[in-house]
Amino acid sequence: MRPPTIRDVAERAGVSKSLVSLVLRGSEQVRPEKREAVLAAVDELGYRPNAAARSLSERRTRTVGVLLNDMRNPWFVELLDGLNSRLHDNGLRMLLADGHLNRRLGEDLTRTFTELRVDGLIAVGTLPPSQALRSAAAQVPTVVAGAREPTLPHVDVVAGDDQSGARLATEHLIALGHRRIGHIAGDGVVGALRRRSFETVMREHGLTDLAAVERGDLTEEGGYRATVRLLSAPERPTAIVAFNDMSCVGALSAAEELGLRVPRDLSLVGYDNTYVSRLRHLWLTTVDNASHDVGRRAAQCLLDRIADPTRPAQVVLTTPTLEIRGTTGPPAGS
Amino acid sequence: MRPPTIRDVAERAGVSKSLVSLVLRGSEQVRPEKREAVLAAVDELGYRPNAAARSLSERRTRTVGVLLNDMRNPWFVELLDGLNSRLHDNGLRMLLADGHLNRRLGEDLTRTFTELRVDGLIAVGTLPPSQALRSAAAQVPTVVAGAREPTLPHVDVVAGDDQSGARLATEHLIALGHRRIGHIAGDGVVGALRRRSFETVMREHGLTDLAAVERGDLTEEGGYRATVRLLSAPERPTAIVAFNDMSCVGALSAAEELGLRVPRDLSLVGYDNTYVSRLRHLWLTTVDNASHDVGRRAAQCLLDRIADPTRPAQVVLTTPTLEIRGTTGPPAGS
DNA sequence: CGTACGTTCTGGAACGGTCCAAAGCCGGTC
DNA sequence: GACCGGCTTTGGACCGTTCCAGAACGTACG
Repeated sequence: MRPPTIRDVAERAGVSKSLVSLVLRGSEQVRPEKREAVLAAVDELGYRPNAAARSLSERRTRTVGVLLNDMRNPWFVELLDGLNSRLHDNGLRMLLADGHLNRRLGEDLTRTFTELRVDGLIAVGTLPPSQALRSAAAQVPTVVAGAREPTLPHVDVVAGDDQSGARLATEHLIALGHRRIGHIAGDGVVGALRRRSFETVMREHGLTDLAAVERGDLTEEGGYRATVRLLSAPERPTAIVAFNDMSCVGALSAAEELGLRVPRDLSLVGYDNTYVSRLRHLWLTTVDNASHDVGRRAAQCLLDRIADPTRPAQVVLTTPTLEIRGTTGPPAGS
Repeated sequence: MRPPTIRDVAERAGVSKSLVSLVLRGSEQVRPEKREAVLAAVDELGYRPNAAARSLSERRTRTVGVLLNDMRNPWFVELLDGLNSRLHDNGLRMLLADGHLNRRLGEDLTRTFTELRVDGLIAVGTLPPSQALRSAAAQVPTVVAGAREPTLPHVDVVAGDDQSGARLATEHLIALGHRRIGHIAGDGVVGALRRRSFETVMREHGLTDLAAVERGDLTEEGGYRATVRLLSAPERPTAIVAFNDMSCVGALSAAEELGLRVPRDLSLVGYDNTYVSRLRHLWLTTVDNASHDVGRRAAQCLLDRIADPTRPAQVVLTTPTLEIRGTTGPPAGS
């Protein structure tokens, strides 16, 4: 038994399929009694429009594809929430695909999305550079959210202002009295921006020589190892600015393992204000990127770009704030 | 400029659209030179089949819809991974929708999926009971994964064996020498199963009177509050079996706040073996549900059910294991 | 040489919607 | 009564595929 089609509804209501279509799309030009007959028929048959048929005919899918870099890293949840709300308000649905899950399968997600003929594409987080994304972005309106790359001709970028975020974190520590400060660096453009900002602030305060940087890799493990390296220097830093919350948690573990109390012996600042940072037992001081807002704005950007695909690419940065919790305090000596 | 269609490819290759279709679907009945001509044309034009047109004609979408209860709770990630790999092997793509994100928008996710005419539906985790899901399940092959409800006529259930999981946790604590043990209970059938199993094991060891149960709500906050209640009893428990990792983290915070050392003064067992439990700084002893396996089996179930939609519903349970980490040890007195 | 039979290839009918030009209906005007 | 114009309604073309019946083209055989 196949699901009812618009023709079944039309027959039942005693009208033409065109009229059913009009009613379903909310036309004013329909006499009330016919409208009700149609709606009654829809109800009785449990009719649901077929999205494939509709989009074939309309030449659009009212669907945007969202590419996630890795679900295991929880920073994107708020962003998605913001995205979703704004897209939903404009009658668009969201399809999710996780790059990490699929990379190991060697599947190209953008391929799926182009076959689906999504109306737009949102890349959330830093994705591995790929030719596929380049060419997809050339065909369908695309926005990068919560990351700074790739930078492509007609692709907008919406993200937190990493420079001012890292500045907030670093200045907070300096204001508390820290002088010798370490940084766990991340990958890509975002990593470079936060790192450079950290270094700039240190320089502004004449602390260049007291700044130490070790490379992490966005994971807890990476943060842990970077911290061990930072803390094994002859003069250990009294505070660390971590690239993100996950690596900050790694730092927390390293500190604990080395017998350091946080924040008494070591202050830590994370980045992203993920729910992990909000876990009472961790309670990380962290930089909040206003991810929900980033998501909403990214959605708006996409809507604008769908309306005018050729407009110049723009970069929208949100202003981060510092969320002070339990992992920062004045250094032991002060 | 519209994306090329199969007719464009046919024209360019100097064949009929039917032949192009044959080539693209991998027919053997095509002479090599024509095949190559077609493939070359596909390549030059950058042709991608239109999924909507295809599914309209084939009457299937090669897509399954996945309903998540809440992205903020990380237990499902492994499960999705398992799901995805098996579905992918069978040429099915996965569409994700998060119940939590959409509930606040008041949108009915199953509606989107039925309009999309997905070939199958997978409900991941305990979803709020809804008439929509009932009726969707009546129309399209459906499997519940990582939860035990709803139980519907032709809906399979694939999940960890909560009874034996809670038993593992409880017996582990008893074997360590704990006698007075608390439980943070969860919601729904899963919550009831784990709770009953906890109580059964306690009874088997003659510890009924030393068992205490407080209701949590699956979140850290709920776990925290339940633990405060458990620990404010005149005789506090020396160990707690938490419903899940998140509430276990809440318990950890509560213990810390009350000045108890874990595991010296209080042992804790979580549930789900999420990446949160693996964070070094938390390092929770937890029950592993073999989520990846649950995902794979759920996918297999769905495939079987798509092949034969009327077969009787089955319940598949995986055997959990205990992951012993840092939050359990012998009680202080022993 | 005509016929039968594989192997390849093709035209056209679905699939289930949207959209548009045109038709039907109505009361009001001249 | 013919004509007009606004409001409703309709038939049919179209969207880009798949699928099927049958055409075209060998090749082998009697």
